[in-house]
Amino acid sequence: MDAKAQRKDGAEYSSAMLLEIAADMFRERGIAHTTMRNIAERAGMKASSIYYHFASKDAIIDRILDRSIAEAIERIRRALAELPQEAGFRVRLCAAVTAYLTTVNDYGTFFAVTRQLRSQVSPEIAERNRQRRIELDQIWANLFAEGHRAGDITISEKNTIERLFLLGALNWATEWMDTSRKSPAELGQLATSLFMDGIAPR
Amino acid sequence: MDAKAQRKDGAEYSSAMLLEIAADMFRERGIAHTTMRNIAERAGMKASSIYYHFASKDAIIDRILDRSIAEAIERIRRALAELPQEAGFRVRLCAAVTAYLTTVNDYGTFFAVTRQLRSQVSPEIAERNRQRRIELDQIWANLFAEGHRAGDITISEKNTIERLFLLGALNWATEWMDTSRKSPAELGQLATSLFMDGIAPR
DNA sequence: GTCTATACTAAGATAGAC
DNA sequence: GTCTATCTTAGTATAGAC
Repeated sequence: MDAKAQRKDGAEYSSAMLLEIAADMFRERGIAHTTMRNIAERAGMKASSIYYHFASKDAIIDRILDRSIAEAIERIRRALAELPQEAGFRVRLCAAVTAYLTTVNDYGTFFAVTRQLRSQVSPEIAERNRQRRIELDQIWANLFAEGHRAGDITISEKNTIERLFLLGALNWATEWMDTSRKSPAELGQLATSLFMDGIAPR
Repeated sequence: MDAKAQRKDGAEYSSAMLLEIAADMFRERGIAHTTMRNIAERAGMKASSIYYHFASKDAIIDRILDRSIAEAIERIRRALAELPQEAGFRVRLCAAVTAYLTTVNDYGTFFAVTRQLRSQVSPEIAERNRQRRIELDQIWANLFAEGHRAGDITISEKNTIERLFLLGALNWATEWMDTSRKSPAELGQLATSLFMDGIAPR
């Protein structure tokens, strides 16, 4: 392996590390309160060096944002695909919720926020992000539509508000979730039975 | 009314207006993305003039934060107090949820956030805010404890996680709530029946 | 009470050496 | 690839006139 290849590996390693660090800090203290110098410090380098890897702070934000949404989609899809064909709605919902909670735990919730996020970014990237969001929403909509058809749930076919409440509850979990006390799997089960059965005695 | 009194009225009016504007902008675009110049512009004055009314941006944040929590507490208390003595848990929960949603709609949710909010502030103010938060949490805890004692709900006496999911769902509503489509009262009823009965057929 | 002018600071970003 | 040094911009905040 020659010097050039090593340098290239170093670049890939540094880029990946910077993304990890930035994602962590964004989750911990928010994007606005995370500076390039903060990220650089934790990475053990100077802020200017980051610009060798990324064109701007916005570029970093976009990379992480996009990756987070993609990750949520991927994890939910995989969790659902792993289930046996005959799995009912409750099981499928629990799998999806748990996968989603895991992503929220790893990346925080900023990937689900639109309003606060106005990084001035190229139209292509904005559009790609919009598409990803729609894709994620579609997964949930389909899941509920299936459940509706199978008669496993009572809500209307157009289940928007119920879905918004459920996803909101999951999104907010980033504020209090402590995986050392309850694993995402445990929380996912709790959320599922809460959402399915409520808290009133049957 | 002499000139001095008028000046005083003007000051009170301006202060109140600035708080309203700041609260709106914080909700719309987030605290970090709202500058003193932004606030001043919407208020029709120069940024430096704000400092006649408030010592700093942090002072504004704290005023709004404190007022928002106080408002949530006040509205829930009043909504519960207005109910007939014999009102059951479901009715009481619905009243509290609706009151809370109204506050979320008016002030956004940043009043419920801790992690992102690190305005370096005097210990006294920080402590006062902490107390208010505890007070708000206590109201919910009591409500659920009552419901538990009356046998109206199935969850354990220590109902922390269920409460966190419910409040999370309500907090997140600030991201999508559109009162021109559904009023807080309608949404409150929907959230209540969702939380009480779930979506599975009985 | 609000203005103009300006000080101060911190952040994002670039240039060029090594 | 990362450094030092520096530019530029934008934000909070102050001083003093009116």
